[in-house]
Amino acid sequence: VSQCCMSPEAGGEKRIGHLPTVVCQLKGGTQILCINNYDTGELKTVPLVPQYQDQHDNLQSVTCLFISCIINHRYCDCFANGDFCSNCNCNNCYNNPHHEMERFKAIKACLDRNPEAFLPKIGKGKLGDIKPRHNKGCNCKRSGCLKNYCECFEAKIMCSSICKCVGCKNYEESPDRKTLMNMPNHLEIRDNEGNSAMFSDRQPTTCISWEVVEATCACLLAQAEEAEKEAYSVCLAEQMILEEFGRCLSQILYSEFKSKGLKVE
DNA sequence: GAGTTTGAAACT
DNA sequence: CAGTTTCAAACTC
Ligand SMILES: [Zn+2]
Ligand SMILES: [Zn+2]
Ligand SMILES: [Zn+2]
Ligand SMILES: [Zn+2]
Repeated sequence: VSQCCMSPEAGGEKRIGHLPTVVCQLKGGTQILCINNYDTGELKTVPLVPQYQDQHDNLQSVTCLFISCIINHRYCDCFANGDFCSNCNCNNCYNNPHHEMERFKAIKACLDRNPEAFLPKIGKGKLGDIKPRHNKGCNCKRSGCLKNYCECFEAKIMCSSICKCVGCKNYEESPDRKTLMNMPNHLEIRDNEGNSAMFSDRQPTTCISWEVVEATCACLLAQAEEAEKEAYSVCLAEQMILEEFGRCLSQILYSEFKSKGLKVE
């Protein structure tokens, strides 16, 4: 659920200072862009219609139409992803089929600034084999690229030569990264939609090896296939899979405790 | 939940 | 192109 565009639900009214960039309609009908600073009462106009810049009184007496969801590529995730807003908390949103014209203009403006604005930022690795890279690279200064503030880290990929980050710790051999990941010999699985998961192949905190994970998944799948073959109900299938998981877990714990010399009841 | 930190994108 | 501003999300307590 997007919390963009300073909706009241997102705390917009509580935020001191600036309302988003708004379209204001002058009494004559002309539309201009302005930035409304509720702290100072200042209205800063964007030079769409420069001759109205000094007419603050005039501006304050007219209604402002919020178009923040489409005014800026990044400020609304839905817009940035090329989607319409839906189920957002956005305020007077124009990022929907009812405002085709304004939306199209905004998309064009974004593309004029950056022709790749709506392309995916991560180059897709075909069949999961090619290492994905951030197309623009990050510019992190303070996070060491080891927090989700970093787009590379967030995408679970290493920083590359095109990144301009300072103090980067998000590279393959980075000790800090390995510590954070807690996975000296981690395995990363990436599905065809780019989602990825990591599995440790050694003991530090995780005691379940990749082979065991794989075997467990195979067992669960076998149950699912069995249920499908016998045309059992979804409910029964779920029960079978869960019970199998229980048996697997029990066995995993048993062998794990046993290997560590602990007693098992 | 409130307050702080962060860096992309916008802006100058 | 570099410095600054703005913003929503990530993060911290
Ligand atoms: Zn919206
Ligand atoms: Zn980074
Ligand atoms: Zn990076
Ligand atoms: Zn980096």
